Amino acid sequence: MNIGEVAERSHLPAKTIRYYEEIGLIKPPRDENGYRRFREEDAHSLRFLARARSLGFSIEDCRALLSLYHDRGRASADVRRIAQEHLTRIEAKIGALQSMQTTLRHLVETCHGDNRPGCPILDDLAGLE
Amino acid sequence: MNIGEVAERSHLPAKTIRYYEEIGLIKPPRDENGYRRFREEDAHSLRFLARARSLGFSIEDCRALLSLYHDRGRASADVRRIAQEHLTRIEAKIGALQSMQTTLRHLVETCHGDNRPGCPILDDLAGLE
DNA sequence: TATGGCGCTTCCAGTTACTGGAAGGTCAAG
DNA sequence: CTTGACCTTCCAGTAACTGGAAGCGCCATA
Repeated sequence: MNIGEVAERSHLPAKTIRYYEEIGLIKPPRDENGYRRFREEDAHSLRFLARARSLGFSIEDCRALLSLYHDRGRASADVRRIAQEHLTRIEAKIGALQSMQTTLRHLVETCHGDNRPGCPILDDLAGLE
Repeated sequence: MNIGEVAERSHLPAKTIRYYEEIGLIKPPRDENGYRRFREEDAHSLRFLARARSLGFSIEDCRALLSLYHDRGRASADVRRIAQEHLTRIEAKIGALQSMQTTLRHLVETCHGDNRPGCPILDDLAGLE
């Protein structure tokens, strides 16, 4: 199948698929006219990648996971480690965002938001609490 | 003061401060030897920027906020709008991360993580749930 | 057969917010 | 006078695409 079809099937933009080929995540053969010809195997890898990316794995994580998937004798311990580290990063990020959220919520609530002078948000940013 | 001192005072790396000058967030004058000379005003702006960045505001948001701060007659409504929009983005991001977290936690928990073949994480990514 | 239009190709540039490193000038201390 | 810390500029790289231009390929219709 051509790139348009596999794009639709994997829910990835064609641009992204070309990019994944460029960085070596997939290696579809070419037809005589130069078009990429995607086999079922490629479509499968792309769906795998789309799912892993949607879970926030980095491209390098995806590369490792895909290779572990293609290796038979999949070393489940490696997969688990990658996922666990990723989970830890996600949790840290959530924590950081929640702390921003708390501060911002407070600031937005105390800002009257009209044209009277003085703004608690700017005062906070300026270090004038 | 020189860049080293203002870097220490604002808790921003010197590299970042040069970058902020390059993109026009601050405009410190130069000494005869070409060194940047930071006035109190510049140090203040840098602390403002450091705080706003630590709250996750984008550089362009920071630019707007700084300009609203320097404008007397600070239009508090604009500030509030920027902060509110930012808060909304943060909340969306938290939601997305939490959904990843839930899925990953489940996957990590069900993965035995030894060398037995078969791995629920890879199976999920491959779409074989 | 011409042509229109979509799909495919490559290549280049831009995005965000820095960060690292090289090559070299300045300054104060010993 | 040298050493070392501090400053300068410039170039390149990061992550993961995304947009756009220029130019073929292919199919259908007039």
